[in-house]
Amino acid sequence: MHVQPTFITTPIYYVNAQPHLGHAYTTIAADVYARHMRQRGEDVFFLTGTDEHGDKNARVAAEQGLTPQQFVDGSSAAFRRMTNAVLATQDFFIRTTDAGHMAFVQRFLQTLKDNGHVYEGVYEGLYCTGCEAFYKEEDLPGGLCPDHGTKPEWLQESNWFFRLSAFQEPLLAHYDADPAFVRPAARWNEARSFIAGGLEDVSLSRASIEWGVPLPWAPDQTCYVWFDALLNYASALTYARPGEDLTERYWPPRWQLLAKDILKFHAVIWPAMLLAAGYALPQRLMIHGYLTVRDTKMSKSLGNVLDPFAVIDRYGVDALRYYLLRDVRFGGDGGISYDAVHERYHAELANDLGNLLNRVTAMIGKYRDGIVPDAQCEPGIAAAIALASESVARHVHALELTEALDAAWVVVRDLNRLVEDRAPWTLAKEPARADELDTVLYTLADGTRACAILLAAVLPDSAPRMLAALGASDALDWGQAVANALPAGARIAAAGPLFPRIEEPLGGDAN
RNA sequence: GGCGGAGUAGCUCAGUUGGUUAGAGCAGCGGAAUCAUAAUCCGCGUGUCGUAGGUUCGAGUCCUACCUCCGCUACCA
Repeated sequence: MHVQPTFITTPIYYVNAQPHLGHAYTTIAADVYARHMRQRGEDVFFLTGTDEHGDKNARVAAEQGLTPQQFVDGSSAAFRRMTNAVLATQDFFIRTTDAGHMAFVQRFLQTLKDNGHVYEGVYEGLYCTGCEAFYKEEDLPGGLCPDHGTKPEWLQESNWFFRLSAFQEPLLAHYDADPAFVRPAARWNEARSFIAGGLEDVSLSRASIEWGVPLPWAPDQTCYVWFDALLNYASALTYARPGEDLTERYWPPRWQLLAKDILKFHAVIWPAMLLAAGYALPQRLMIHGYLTVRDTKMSKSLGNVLDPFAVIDRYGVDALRYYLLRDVRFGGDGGISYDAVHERYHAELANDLGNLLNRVTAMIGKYRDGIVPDAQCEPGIAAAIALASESVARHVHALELTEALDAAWVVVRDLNRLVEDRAPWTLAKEPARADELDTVLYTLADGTRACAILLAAVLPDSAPRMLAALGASDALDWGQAVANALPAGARIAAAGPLFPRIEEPLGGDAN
């Protein structure tokens, strides 16, 4: 098989806030893609991490009596714990305070300048000394700073600017040449019309902020945090493996995942930066929607967070991963709730899938002493597996993760239906039909095994347990996503419910 | 204001390039079965497809206007 390099990224998370479900959501989606592609034998590099510069962090650190570095060390660790908790398999966890990243940012900025895309200019606006930040007039109710209640002053600051305007035409050309550059199509539209509406140059430095990467030619200024942050996608490859530059191997990213609130930075400024420095553009940007609770955007300040750690504690990590991808069509907005987690967990994971494994292993235990009989998978189920394998692969490749789950679930339903249609308990009473029973039992065991392969990227905790219960190989490669891969004579080793029923739902007020 | 989305069964949503009786899951009602985590399987939906027009042999699917909700409208990230 031809091994393809596959580079996939999540945004790096701004450490000013605590990790919440929104962060976990993007990370899980990217991880499903990465795991799936590894199953397919591709050479995957999955990148996530934290964005740590900027004035906000410096101020919060000061409030807590910490140095900025101490503060971001602690916050970044919290994000790394979240990443681990959802079983993400990133190949590198980048921090923008890494020396390797900061050195790359400086080199990159110097390249932009050498290429003639950077000039010195004046940024002016309303400036609040308390916030140490510029504001737009419409963001100041009553003309006063919302945080400090003071009147901002009109300030001018000398800054270095990135000639974004020069890339309007090249960006439009790229968009028109590749209508799939940004997915879903509605976001492509949104980004393209923004570009077509005219691009202004943007300042890429700050004179008043110290917590950042100094400009190489003007160390009194620091790199604007968004430039700093976006560059992580490229910088990581240069130093993730000491002594090795992975850029040649993995650049450009096949998929970059992000939520729609940061579309403009990724779909306009980021590609312009890459063009300016002579980099190939990412192949695809996937813009997913918001998870909403009672029609309100998920956000901690609104106090309506659905706590990913609580879901993991109560239902298990696979339940969280499954739920998020199943209940909200990936790419769109969708409502979530603890009640819905509870329902999906029981109706689909426990009743459909967990119970399937349980009844299949129980019957093989009862009718064949726990030994998988020597038989062939029934053609109908074999065909369903083949169809699902193709369909799941196609959908995951396009990051249509909800559709991929649907495609895999068809087999789960088919197998439950097969149990009813063939009624093994009846066959078991008729010794003359032993061959028939062998075929049914083998089909059920083999089909359930195939489901584990199909779902392994979403259910990394449960899939290996399914395989173990069926006495199957623990290999997860996509070549196993076919019928008749379970060896006859395999010994069943059932071990309790895969997804035990949960009496008490989470929530209360959050529902 | 401008640009862009969305409005489809009680709920959550699918509905490619316009074409047979508009679909799925959940919930609800009825039934079957008993291997299983009381799980499973089968059957049951006349919905003014936001409103009013228009184009067409034919529109949820294209056009116009309007109503409602939402996002973006650039340097906190």
